[in-house]
Amino acid sequence: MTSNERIQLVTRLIPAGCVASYGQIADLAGLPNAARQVSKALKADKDPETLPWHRVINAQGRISFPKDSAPYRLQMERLRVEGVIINNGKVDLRQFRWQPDMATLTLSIPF
DNA sequence: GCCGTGACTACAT
DNA sequence: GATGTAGCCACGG
Repeated sequence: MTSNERIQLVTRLIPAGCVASYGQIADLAGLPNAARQVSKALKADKDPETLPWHRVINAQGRISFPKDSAPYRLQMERLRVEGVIINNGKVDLRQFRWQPDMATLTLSIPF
């Protein structure tokens, strides 16, 4: 199991209506301080259709695509549909940040 | 094995 | 807030 696969696995665990930061995903995948690798892993995923990449945003609660770009709008739309409120282009992390329990992680992630 | 890259982050202006 | 800067690290060439 490669690092990329673990990142993708963790990402697929994020429930609808929640978001997680790149750094958070990296941590959960056992790769502290590898936030930048997360972006690459998501982009490299073999089956983007089943990957909730839109639930991954940066530590400021903002979408990391250029404002008004196609992927930016798509991500924002998907989050909105799932009930995630976006004010002035940013998500209230205190309200929507994913807080995985230990059971979920230990049962789902092969280390 | 070295080097450039990036959908990042934390901290300082 | 809006920049700038310096770490960060797995991956591909």
